[in-house]
Amino acid sequence: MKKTTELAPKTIAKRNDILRFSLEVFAREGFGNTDVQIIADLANVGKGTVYRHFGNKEQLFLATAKFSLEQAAAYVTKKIGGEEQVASVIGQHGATGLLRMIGTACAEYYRRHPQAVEIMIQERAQFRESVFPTHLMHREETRGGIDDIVAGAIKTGEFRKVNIAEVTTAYADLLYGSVVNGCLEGTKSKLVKRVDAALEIFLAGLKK
Amino acid sequence: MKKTTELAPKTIAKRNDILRFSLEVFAREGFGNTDVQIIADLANVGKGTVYRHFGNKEQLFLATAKFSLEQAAAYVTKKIGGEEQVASVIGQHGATGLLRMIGTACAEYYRRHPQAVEIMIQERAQFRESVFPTHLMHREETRGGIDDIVAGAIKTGEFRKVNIAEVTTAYADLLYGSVVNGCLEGTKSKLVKRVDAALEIFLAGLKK
Amino acid sequence: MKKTTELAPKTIAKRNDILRFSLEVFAREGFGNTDVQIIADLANVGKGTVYRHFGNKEQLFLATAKFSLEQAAAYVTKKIGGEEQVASVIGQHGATGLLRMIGTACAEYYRRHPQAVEIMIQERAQFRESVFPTHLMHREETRGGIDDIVAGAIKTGEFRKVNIAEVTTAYADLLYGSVVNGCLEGTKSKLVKRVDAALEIFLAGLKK
Amino acid sequence: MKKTTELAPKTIAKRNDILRFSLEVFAREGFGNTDVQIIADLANVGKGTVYRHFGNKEQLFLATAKFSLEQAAAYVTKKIGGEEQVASVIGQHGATGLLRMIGTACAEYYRRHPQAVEIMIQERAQFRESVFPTHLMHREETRGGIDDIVAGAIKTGEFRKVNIAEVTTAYADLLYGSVVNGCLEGTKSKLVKRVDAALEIFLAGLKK
DNA sequence: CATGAATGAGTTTTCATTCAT
DNA sequence: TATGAATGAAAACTCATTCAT
Repeated sequence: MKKTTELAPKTIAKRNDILRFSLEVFAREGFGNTDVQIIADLANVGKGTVYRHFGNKEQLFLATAKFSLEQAAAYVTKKIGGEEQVASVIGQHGATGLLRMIGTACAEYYRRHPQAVEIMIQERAQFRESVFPTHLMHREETRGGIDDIVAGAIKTGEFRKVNIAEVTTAYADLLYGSVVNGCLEGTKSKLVKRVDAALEIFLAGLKK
Repeated sequence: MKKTTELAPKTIAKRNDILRFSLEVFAREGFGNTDVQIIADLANVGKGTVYRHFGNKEQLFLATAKFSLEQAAAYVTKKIGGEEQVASVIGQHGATGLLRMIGTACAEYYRRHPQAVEIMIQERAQFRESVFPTHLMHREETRGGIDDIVAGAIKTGEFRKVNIAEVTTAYADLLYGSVVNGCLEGTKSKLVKRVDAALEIFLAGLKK
Repeated sequence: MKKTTELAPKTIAKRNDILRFSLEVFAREGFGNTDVQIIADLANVGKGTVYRHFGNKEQLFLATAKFSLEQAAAYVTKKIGGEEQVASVIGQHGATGLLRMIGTACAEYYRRHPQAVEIMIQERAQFRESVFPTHLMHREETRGGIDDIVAGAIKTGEFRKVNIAEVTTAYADLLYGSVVNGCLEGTKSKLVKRVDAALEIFLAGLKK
Repeated sequence: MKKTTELAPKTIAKRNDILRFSLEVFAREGFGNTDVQIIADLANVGKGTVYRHFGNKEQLFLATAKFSLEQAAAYVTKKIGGEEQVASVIGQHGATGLLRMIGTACAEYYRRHPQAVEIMIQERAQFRESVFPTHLMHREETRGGIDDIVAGAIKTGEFRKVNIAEVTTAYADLLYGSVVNGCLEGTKSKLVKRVDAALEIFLAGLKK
């Protein structure tokens, strides 16, 4: 009969409710212009409740950013599939195919959830922290990790001998730049194409 | 008898003073956390003066961003040199060499002026406007233009046949991603290397 | 679960507190010279509370003016009495007596509450709206209405045949002029006499 | 060759220029919302010039009010004519005719110059001073004065025996009330009629 | 004298955070 | 626990007034 820090189901539901609206409002208004009251109203809770759950506005935002990131990661993970599928993709299309697929998955997600991009930018602007794609990629590591993919490709001779860390970093930077600029430029609709085109060149540069 | 857009020498000096401190404070504190009074104090002028010059906080920020961009552009332009020099570089190192050089120049500038990166991010966050590298590149166009460089390289057979616009976009995105992430990750010192490494791969992907 | 226009007892009390001091300060300082902070301090609430209740300074003022008017109307209404009493007065003293009585009641009220006059003037000056005496009279209409009184007096032959609307307007204008000028001239003490004297002439002009 | 406080012709012209625009702006915006800069701009002088001429904003306003009043008085005076004409009017139409004529003249002026009404109200609101119609009437005194007119009418038997001061006050109050309410109610066009109707009743009340 | 750039005191308004209920 | 009224610190912005040129 533990009365520990267990999480009551209703509590969790409320928390997620709040985060959902938090995401929406922070993305729309920006951190500075967001009134916590609005979020509370949308989530149909008192402002005090929001504060009890998250402590303060900054922590609410950070939780929101984490929440947003998790959703993106979940999408990509699901899209890419489990280890077997990853192995299968590499078998058929090589590391190139896999990396392209990951990029496309990211692009798809952000095209459909531009709010997530806004959140990333707000996070940077307010907290100059945690590089998003790193996060995303870190998630991906659980299923191979970009580093591993690159390392494998070098071993198989698909890629020329390059510094693995540099490649991973560059890959993430390219993804980040394409998504951020592409998404906010008002060309969301062409986001996937933009990322594809960029990766096509980049990945060609890794070929032997 | 109202004066037109005459430019009093002292006025301009004061204006630039304000912008210099503006840049510093906005970069350090972020747009939302900046108190215009602080800027006025640093610039040794009354708050009213700041407002008379720039109208309001947002316009002050935008003027600051423009100011920052111009400085970056000036640096790169100077670094790359005039048309002759550009031609010379292309002759010796190809378009690849030139694009790498531009990237390096950008990286150098932003490593030494990380404030400029902060401003870019703040601008995005507050105004979701004007993609910086595009701007920067647009400047560069006056001395060749990325498009022209790429087009030339395709003609000479240095680059394979690719969609020029896509290349330019990808190039700018990669630069943007590398600079922003590299700079704010606290690895400023390695910024040039990061950009170089990324461009090395990217440009290799354009080779025939 | 937002509350509708429920009326919390304490809330109303606080609201009226604020209005009372609002009236005092606005009357003493004028709209432009009033600092909302002063009102908040006097009412013993935070400035934010004032703003939560009334939105902004203008609305606070308007609410104050309404409040002031209601008090004046309540005074006059009470003084004149119900329909029976009105009928009785007309029976004994004619419409002349009733109109004189209303004028006197107004004068009495404003002599004792010169703040109400100030508020009227401030309202005019700032918002050029809502003619006060009309308002006041409109209230009075509920118990006969000046128009009705005049109409009745014409029917009974007490008044000569005149344009009813013109009479009502002139009556209100005379009252307004006497109260405003009398009150602010520093001759408050003689306000009742001033109104009486003016009405004596005016009403004589209506006799057959 | 006196270099005394003589008033240079140009200086006077400038002063009047300023007052003219002052009147316009104060009437349109109200005292509190008027920016002296606007007046200076319209008058095509530096702000400093305005201040050198009038000292400060309040004095500028007061000078404006005086200016406005003088214009009104000049109009009425001209309309009524000199002493001979006054005597002639009294001979033909009695004091009643003259007082009605004065009222009409006022009404005409204010209908055509509603700004003057605004100024009166602003003056009251900001300075709670100098009752306008008194001023106007005081001017009129130079040509007979309301008091004299009334006194004369009593002597000739045109008016019944009334307290002269009270009549004058009531007359001015009625005028004030009619003009102010009539003018700002948006019924400017009917202002003359409104005043006429009111005076008709009022003056009838003075008849023997 | 004329000017208008510079100033900073003074106000309005917002909103994160608290806490009594 | 949940709430939302109350708070007041914090900032943006204005504009009367001054004074160096």
